[in-house]
Amino acid sequence: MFYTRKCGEIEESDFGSEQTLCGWLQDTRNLGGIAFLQLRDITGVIQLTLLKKKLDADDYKKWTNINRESIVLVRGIVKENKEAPGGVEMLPDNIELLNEAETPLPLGVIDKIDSEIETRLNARYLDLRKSEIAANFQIRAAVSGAVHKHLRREKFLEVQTPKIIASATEGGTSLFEMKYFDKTAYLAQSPQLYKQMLMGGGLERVYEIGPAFRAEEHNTPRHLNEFISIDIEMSFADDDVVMGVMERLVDSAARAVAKETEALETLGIEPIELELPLPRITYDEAVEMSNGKAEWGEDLSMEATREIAEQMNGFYFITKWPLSLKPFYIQPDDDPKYSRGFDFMYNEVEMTSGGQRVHDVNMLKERLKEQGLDPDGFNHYLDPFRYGMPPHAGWGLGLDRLSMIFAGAKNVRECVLFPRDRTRMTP
RNA sequence: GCUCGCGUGGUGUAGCCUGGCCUAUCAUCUCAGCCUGUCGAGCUGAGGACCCGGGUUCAAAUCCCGGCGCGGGCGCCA
Repeated sequence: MFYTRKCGEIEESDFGSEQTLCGWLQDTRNLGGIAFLQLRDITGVIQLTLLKKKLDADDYKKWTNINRESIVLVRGIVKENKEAPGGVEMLPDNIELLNEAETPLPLGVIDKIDSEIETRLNARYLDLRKSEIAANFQIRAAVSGAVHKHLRREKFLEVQTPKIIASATEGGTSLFEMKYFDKTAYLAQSPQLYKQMLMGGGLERVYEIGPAFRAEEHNTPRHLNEFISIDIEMSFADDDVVMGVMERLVDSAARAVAKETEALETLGIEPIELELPLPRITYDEAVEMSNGKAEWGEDLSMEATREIAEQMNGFYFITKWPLSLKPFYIQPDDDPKYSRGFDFMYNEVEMTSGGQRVHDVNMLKERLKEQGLDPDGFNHYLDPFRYGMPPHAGWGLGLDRLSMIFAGAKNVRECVLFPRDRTRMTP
């Protein structure tokens, strides 16, 4: 290891001892006879205090002229000092320049001027050095970790399904087309049909956290063309049961985020607390609540959802959607005008769509035809339904969006390291 | 897919409507210098920009057309 202590982890018992630190030299304030440098690593910032008369003149000059954001290794005595930021400083005997940063920087890490997200994403490696940016990813990791832990606790088996698929299965959104040797293949928009095959495979409870791709040319703060989807599928369960899994999962995630006190403080936000069960409104009620902004039988527009969000405030479910608005694999309700499909919302943002699935092969063929699809093209998908398919339900939840909510971010890109949107393929 | 808008130093902006006083504002930044307790350090000096092409005009950062790049809203969705 290059260092003996991290910048933000100097203990009282270290005072008076010699330590070695490494990190990024973020700032130099040369007052003439005394200079203050700020050394940063992932744990925090420590002040290095240089006294001109106690140092070799060349060293003083050299060390106070290092370009900011250069990598240095510093050795010296650490001590308590009430005048220093954080109450701790180091008096370096030696500063070794491990790797000098070029100047000017593509964006200022500690500048008072904020850069635009475009500039920031182009230089993400610099952007991430800001604690308030990195904090988003701490939150995201807490969410992702809690999701794995929770679903395993509820006996879900983690699976991975292919992302290269042969045909445009679900319909609806457009897929990215790609070359697969001398054939055409597509990038999967969702693991939906594979999850269902696994129900036919008798695994009963599965989950997958993986990428999904959608070739839609949208340009909004909450859409990406590559996103991470948390998907579950559960046998012998209906829509109501998987909504229960959903709310317990989100509650677990919320509790995990609440423990990230440092990240939350950096972001200046309060943790979100949930009270289970989360509210459930039917589609009919939602239309009612939209104050005339929605028409029955139509998808809820952004305008309508905003209206509803004002009355719901936070997480909630919209259940019993009209069957005509849901994909072919969603089970009709007792009244076939409705379905057992639901959406999970956070205010006006759709987080999840899910529902009970059709498990009867004949009904599935009917539903395909109703939606103008040819059942013959779906044989690989339909086969598992012929030899013992249990009733099952499931959903897909956007990890990026969930992280965005918990991090209090206004743009999903804030919570995705290297987002892929309409125009961006790099870095 | 529809629609609205934007493009000025490394970064973030003012100026554009109402063309000339723009040798282009301010901040940050970079460089040089002064300063022994900075903590948004201060002070002095210097450096650096009108997306590209065409047009209108005596005159274009400013008006018009085209291109390129980008953003927002809607649709669709996670």
